[in-house]
Formats: sequence, C-alpha cells, structure tokens
Amino acid sequence: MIVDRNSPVPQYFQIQTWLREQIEQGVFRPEEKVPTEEELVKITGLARATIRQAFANLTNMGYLVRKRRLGTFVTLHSHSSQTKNIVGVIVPDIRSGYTPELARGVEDEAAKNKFSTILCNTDDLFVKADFHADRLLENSIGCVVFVPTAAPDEKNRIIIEKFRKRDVPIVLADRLIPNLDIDYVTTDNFEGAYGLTKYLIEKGHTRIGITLSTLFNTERLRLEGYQKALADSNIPYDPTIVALNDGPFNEKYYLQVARTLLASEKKISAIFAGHDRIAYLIYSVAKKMGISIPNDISLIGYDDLHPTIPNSVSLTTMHQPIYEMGQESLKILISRIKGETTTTQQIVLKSHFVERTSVISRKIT
Amino acid sequence: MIVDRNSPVPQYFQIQTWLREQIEQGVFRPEEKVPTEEELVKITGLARATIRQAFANLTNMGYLVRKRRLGTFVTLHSHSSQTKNIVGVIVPDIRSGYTPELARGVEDEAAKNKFSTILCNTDDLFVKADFHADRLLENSIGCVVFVPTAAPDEKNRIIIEKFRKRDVPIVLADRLIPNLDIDYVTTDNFEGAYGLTKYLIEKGHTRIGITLSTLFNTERLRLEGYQKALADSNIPYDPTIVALNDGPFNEKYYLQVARTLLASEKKISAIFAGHDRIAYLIYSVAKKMGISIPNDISLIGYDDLHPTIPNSVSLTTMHQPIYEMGQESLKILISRIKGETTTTQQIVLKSHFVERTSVISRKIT
DNA sequence: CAATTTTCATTGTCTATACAATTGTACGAT
DNA sequence: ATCGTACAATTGTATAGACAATGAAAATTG
Repeated sequence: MIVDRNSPVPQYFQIQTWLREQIEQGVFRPEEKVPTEEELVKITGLARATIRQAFANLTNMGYLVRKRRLGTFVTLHSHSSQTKNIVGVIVPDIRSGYTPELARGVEDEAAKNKFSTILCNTDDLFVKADFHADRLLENSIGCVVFVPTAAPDEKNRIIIEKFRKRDVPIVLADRLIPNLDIDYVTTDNFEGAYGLTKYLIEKGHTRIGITLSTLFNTERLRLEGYQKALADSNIPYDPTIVALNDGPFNEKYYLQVARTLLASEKKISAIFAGHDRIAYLIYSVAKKMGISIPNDISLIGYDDLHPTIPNSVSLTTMHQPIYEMGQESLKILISRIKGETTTTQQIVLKSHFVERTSVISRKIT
Repeated sequence: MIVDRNSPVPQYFQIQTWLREQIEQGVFRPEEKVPTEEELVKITGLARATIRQAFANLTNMGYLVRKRRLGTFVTLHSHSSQTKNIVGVIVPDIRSGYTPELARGVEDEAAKNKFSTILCNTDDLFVKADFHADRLLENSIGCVVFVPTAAPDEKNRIIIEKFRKRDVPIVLADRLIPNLDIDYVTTDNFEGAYGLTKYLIEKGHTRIGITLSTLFNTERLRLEGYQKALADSNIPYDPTIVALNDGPFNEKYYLQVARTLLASEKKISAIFAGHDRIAYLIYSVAKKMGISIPNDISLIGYDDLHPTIPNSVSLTTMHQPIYEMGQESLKILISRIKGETTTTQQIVLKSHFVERTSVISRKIT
C-alpha cells in the first residue's frame, strides 16, 4: 500500500514522497511517463485533487513535467537546478601534510576552467565525509575530487555511490579503493619505495627499519616496495624492525616507534619512514636522544614536503607530484563532464628521487 | 473588479497577478497581512480552492508566507535568486603561512552552520581576486571572507564593492583597509609587537634589528609597536638596522637582509622578524653562516606557525589565534545574514606571547 | 495574578464532481 | 501524400462542502 489513511502524515505527502523515491531510485527513469492522475486515483483510492497536490509539489520541485494529453514525465536533468561549475574537494585536513598542495593544484586547474572549488575537511572520518557529500550534492556541484577517509573501504564506497547515483563525476586522489572501477590519480608508491630501498641497499645498508600505517593503500604499497627490494637483494625481511600502525597518522605512536627504533641502533643502520612527517618526528626524537642523522643512522622519508625552515634538515626522500595530482584529477573530471572520456582513467604519476644528505654510505660488514 | 469571469485567462491566475502587483507596488507591504481566503472568496465570488491555488503559487514564488490561524503575509526578503549557503574564502595562497589554519577555522564554523566553503587563491594579485569575485557572485554565494591582496587599497575596495553592490556580506580577515566602514577580524599586531620588543629590551637588548614588509597594515602595525616600545624605553630608532620591503613576501629579499643583518653582528644583538617565515629564513642563513641563535644573536618571530619538524627550532614568537580568526569571521557573516547585526563589527583578537629559547639575556653594556 | 483551559479564526487536508483546453492519433476526404 | 476533422486521453480550471490542526487570544480556574 502506498498510502496509510490512518497515518498523521498527509496523504498527498505520502504519494509525493513515494513518487519522489521511485524517481530517485530509478524506478521511474528520466523522460519516462509516470502513472496518470486517474490511474493513481484507482490505485490509491484517493481523490484526484489529492493526487494533483502531490504532482503540483513535485513539479514545483523540478521532479516532474506535465504535458496535456500526454501525461506526466520525470525530468531529464537531475531535478535540482542544472549542475554548477563547482568542484568539491574532499580531503582529510587542509592544514596537514601534502593537502594544501593538492588543493592548490585542483584550484588552479579549476580556475582555468572557470570552476570554483568547494573545500571539505573530513579529519579522516566517515561521518564528516558523509555530511559534506550531502552538502555538496545540495549545492548541485559538477564533480568531486575525493581523498578516501581512514574508514573501511565499504564506508568510502557509500560516499562514492552517493555521487555516482546523481551522475556526478568523481575521481579518487592519492588513496585508492581496491576492486572498484573508478577514475583515480595516484603516484607510483610501490616503485618509489622499491627505489628508495634499493638506494639504501646500494649504500650498504642491510638492516633497514621501516614504520608506516597499513591503513592506506599508498603506505601499504610502500611496504611492499620495501619488501620486494629486500627480497631482490636476498636480504631477509625482519618483522622485529618493522613497526606497523593500523590507524591514521598518530604522533604519539610514531614518537614511541622512533624511540624504539633509534634505541636499537646496533641492530639497524637506516630507517625508512612511511612519509616525511614521520621522518621529521624521527629527526626530532633523534635530536633529543643525541643521535646524529645521518652519522649514526640514515633516514629516508616519502613525499618531499616543504619544510617550514628551509635547509634545516636535509632529508633524502621521494618527491611526489602532489600539485600535478590535483591538476590531473581535475583534468579527468572536466573531460568527463564534457563527455570526452568514457573509459576509466587510472593515472599513476611518477615520483622522483630527491637525494639530500640524510643517508650515508655504510661499509658492508 | 479583480476577476473577469469571461476572460480566457484563468481566474486563479487573475487574482494571483492582482495580488502580486499589489505587493510589488507596495499596497501590501512586507510583513503585512493580506486578506484571508474567506475574505477573498466574498470579494471575488470565487471558490476557496481557486483562491488557494493563487496563494499556493505566490507562496511558492516566495511572495507570501502562510501561518495557520494568523493569516497570510507578504515576505520580507526580495524574492530574487535566493542566495546559497556558501561562503567564499579569498586568501593569498592555501599553501603558505597561516592560510591553511584560517581556512580550516572558516570551514569548521561554516560546516556547523551547514555552509559550504569555496576556496579562492589570489597569489596576492588583484586580477586573480577580481576573477574569483566574479565567479563567486555567479554562484550566488551567501557571504565572503576576504584577505585583501597585496594590491593598493583602491584595488581591494573594488573587490569589496562588487560584493556590497549585490548585498553579499563581507568580512576582512587579518589585513585591513583604512578608512572603510566594514566588518573585520584581526589581531592586536601593535600591542603584540610592542610586547615582543619590550621583552627583548627587558632581556637587555638595545640594538634590535627588524625586517618586514610595509605593504600590509598588519606588518606596519608591528613596526609601529616596535617603534613605540623603543621610544618608551628611550632607545633611539635606528633606520640602518631596519630593513623594510614594500612588496609581498619575497624569499630572496629576506635572505639578503638576513645575511646583512647577521653580518652586522657587532651592531645588533637581536632581530625582530616580521613573521615566522622570515624568522625561519634567518635561522637557515644563520646556520649557513655559522652564527648561533640565540647565543650570538637573539631572534623573535610573529605568528607561531607550526614548524614541520617538531622542536627543530625553538622560536620565541607571538601566537596569533588564526583558527579563531576564521571562526569569528564566519560568526559575523552568519549573524549578518540572519539580520541580527546592524552595527559594524570590528574584532581585534588577542595574541599571546610564546616564550621559547631563541632569545637570551644580554648584559647591559 | 499566574497558570490552565477553552475558544475560534485561519490555514491545511481531503472528497466529489464538472467542464475546459490541449494535442496525438485515426480516419476520411481531397 | 496532404489536409481537415473528429475522437479520446490527459491535464487544467473551477465549485461546493467537510473536517483537522494550529496556536493566539480570551475565558476560566486555582
């Protein structure tokens, strides 16, 4: 039954809601005809005027178009006013890590295409991402750049689905979600980490500690690159010098790991930090502990963040083209909007090695 | 006669048009009550449902608000294109300085009020600000947080006027424009700089170099605070140890200044850097030159930026509540939109002194 | 005088009915 | 084939009447 005559909610409102849901769920598709007034009168047993009121409201809301003699039809364009030249950028926190660089890359490319950029911070939380997704859809944005949150993949898929249902092009940036046919732009984390590890090995390091978070596929790939490089050089993988965190970035955790790894100085000669922020934390702990980088321990990072203080430390790292990642993401979206692209775009940008002075050669023992 | 029953134009449409004209011509004024349905039934001789249809349309068009038991009223706001729940944030560059913190403050407060945040980078250029202003207005945003560009005041006023003409509330953040009756949120730069200088003087420093840009009133005020503190302690102002830049932040300029100031070590015992980024540059130059901070020269900054590397340097500085500045800006805008505020809001937030270890006491010579 | 209840004007919801206007389709005439 | 005309389906306009819900104001109560 569509309408409950005993419900306190008005009957016209009940059919109205029912119809709207049918349309949103695609039961009645755009351009398609919905039942006529008389048909609905028969189905529901309500008066025609009641049906008309529901129809009038939905017409006003842009869901329906009525044509004399022909019937009532679902509107083609997703009933809210035509999509705007706005791109939503959903990131963990505009204040941290590479996020400002990414946002700027998106914004610059957006401005070139006369798009505005709506910024959304999720703090890596699903609820915040969900909140922003609804808000973005309300504003009938044209497309979305999404950095998945630290929530499980299914949760991130819910967000993605929200946009897809409304035919809003979406591209994932940096972090990926496995087994999903979706546009994305990321960097070659596996190859990058492989190269960095190879570099350390070439410099004579055989006992290389590593610490990162396994929550994000980016960092997991770095771990795999590290493992592959060790294996290719016949160096056994030693879990005792690997510190894996399964949550988002956590300063306390890494401070603790840094202390432990640096204290085991005799056991390891180099540390592979999952990304530069971790590397910087290790720097600060090393300084406190009186351990010299690189003289006592070599260190490499990943990302190549701009340090606030130029030349204060000189971290050997892998430069990720974050700004370009933002640009590329938007280019894909624009071509989607223009309908120029139909195949899935999955772009892996090349990172490049930045050799500074946080690594020294070690005599092979 | 209001309705002509022989006219081919529908009768509901006739009263609808009549009512709309009455409202537009000011016969029925905003907030005022229009005749009730029954009254119009008597006047026109039409059925109540017909009157209702006219009322329903006008309500939908935003001319009327209906209140049970009370009657039907003319709406206050002009039924033009309703503004969106979007705030525009116009900043120099999301990647640099305190901007991410400001943007986050705005965004968080915006999200609380179910507003979305459009981010615009100007690179301190008028043309880019102008471009973004037009784009924002096209998207019929609800309000704007504007950090004026490095362009002359008249240019920034042009931007401001664009928004004012369209009745879009605007608030200036951090940087101000003189002689303008406008809402703003800034911090107590004069008092802050005065306090910092006093602190240096109390520590026994009498020859204090200073370098900053005179382009922004924020930094000019810091210079004035510095001058006042010197004057209050009867220390003469010496232009030879003052390096003023009249353009936006320029790394090369400050690197040069740092070299000069640090080379004149005998002449000065402390440096007041216009903001932390300059201070960090001075750190890096000092390091290269083998000059120790604070042992050879004391240094203070302004802003209290988070260094990428925790504890890498320990800069004594003035903490500006940037996040709060973003929040406050948005609070003002929301209250403007709600019509709760009519007087100009000019908020000066208190900064607080952060004593770290970049300053040492100096024996009074 | 304050708190509570009742009243009632007004809008909101709903039914039932009738005829008008619009326009695709079908049929027939040219 | 093309034109005109009639038909039918569907939405549009309009009337008349009933009861519900709301909430400010009036009346009543403690």
